Amino acid sequence: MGMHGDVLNELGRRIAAGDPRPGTVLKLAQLEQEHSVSRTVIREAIRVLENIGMVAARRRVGITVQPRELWDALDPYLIQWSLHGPLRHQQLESLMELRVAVEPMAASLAAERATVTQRAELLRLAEQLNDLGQQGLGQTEEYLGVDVAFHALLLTSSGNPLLAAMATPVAEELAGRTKLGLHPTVPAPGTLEQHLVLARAIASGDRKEAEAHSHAHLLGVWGEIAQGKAP
Amino acid sequence: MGMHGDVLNELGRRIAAGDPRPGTVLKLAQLEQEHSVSRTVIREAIRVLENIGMVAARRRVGITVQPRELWDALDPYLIQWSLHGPLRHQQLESLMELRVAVEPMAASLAAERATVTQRAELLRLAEQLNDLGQQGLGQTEEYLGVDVAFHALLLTSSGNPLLAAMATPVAEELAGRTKLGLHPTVPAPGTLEQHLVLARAIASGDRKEAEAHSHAHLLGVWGEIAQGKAP
DNA sequence: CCTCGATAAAGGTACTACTTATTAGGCCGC
DNA sequence: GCGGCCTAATAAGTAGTACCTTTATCGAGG
Repeated sequence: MGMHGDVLNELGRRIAAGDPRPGTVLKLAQLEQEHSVSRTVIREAIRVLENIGMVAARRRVGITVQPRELWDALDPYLIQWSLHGPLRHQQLESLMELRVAVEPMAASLAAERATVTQRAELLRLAEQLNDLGQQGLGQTEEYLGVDVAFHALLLTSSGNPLLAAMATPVAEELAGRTKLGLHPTVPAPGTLEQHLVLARAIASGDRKEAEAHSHAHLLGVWGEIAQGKAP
Repeated sequence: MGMHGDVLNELGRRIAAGDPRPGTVLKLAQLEQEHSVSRTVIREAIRVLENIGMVAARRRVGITVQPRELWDALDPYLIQWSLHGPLRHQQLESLMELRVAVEPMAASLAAERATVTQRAELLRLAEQLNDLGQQGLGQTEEYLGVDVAFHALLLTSSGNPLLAAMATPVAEELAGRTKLGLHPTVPAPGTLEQHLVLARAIASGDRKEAEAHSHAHLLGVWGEIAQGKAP
């Protein structure tokens, strides 16, 4: 990534963090100086932010930071920036709610449409997760990697590009939570085998079972999080 | 919107339609000539496409059209382009599946978190929909507008920015389907009052009811579509 | 056959000049 | 004094050019 990417990330993170608050107007020339880069670079960064809806450029006015409601909250960049800012907990919660909504549907569709290799791979990953969990390695880098791979494959196996596109956000949600140490040290009973029964349901093509197990799994995780939040 | 936006839409639509197929390499200079605009304009358009994942720019190589799996299918621009291309039916189907996953969750959350004004407005819109439907105006512009407003408000009332961000895609799904005349001329019995019972459930704060009604409603619509597709 | 280095091709950055839309403010007429 | 119009100033948009940086490719030499 070049200077452009740096500026983009810098600006994106700051605005996502709320530093230049909505309503603030920035000037192209001003940014040009603050970041010591050419106009070209700034303009391209602004263009991207504009497409996310975070800013709006108007002639004779300047670049206005837009209210949050207008931002495209699903944009991968914005999600990442949000997870590195002061609102990361809320962002994680929102992501979790999204997962609860989306993954069961993906599981259901995957049971119908997944290829044989995808089904096999899902089973393999689930078994690996189960093994690692049994050994108490539920908070290691390795477990996280496999977990991410499993859920990503689940979403892509749905055959729905819109669901598949959520693999990245979901991965960041999982990574974000583990890296903040928000996972319970001792998982609730039954949580461990859930990946396995889910994978088996998909492999056997049982839509309802797949959906139900996915849903149960996510509700379990959700509950654990909510628990760790209160005290 | 200026020349930049034109070029962006032009390129986006074409690539989404599959004309420059994935793997194709474009040259900045070449595009510059084909569209008769300055390098600045092309570069900014490419930048945006790159952020959506549709192209990747590499030095000494050029601008490569990326495989579809790498595109951010949730990007509002891409969704719009897809709905204007040859794949619009698949896109509509994907969007519908997404709605089935997401809206019940939004309804459930809205029952808990919606403000009083939001609840009232939802009720008002639902009543309006009901009235229009009773009069057999289910395929008019007016009905579409209210329908879009209702579902958009439902999503934003969830209090979850990620769900709220789906208002635009959902709106386009509804508009796209009506404009293609894919709605059944005679709705299935019970469909008409569904908005109303849903709005009432949300207004009264009954999460489970809200979720159930939303789910039932969407399954109904989904079924109607599937029916119209087969023959 | 492999390695290293020269070369050229393409995007990335900088800078400058000019264009265009838009707002604010002043001027004039009523 | 008030309202509408005209003008000027401002800031983004576009164009064009020169130069930098990366990197694929190919050839010379080991």
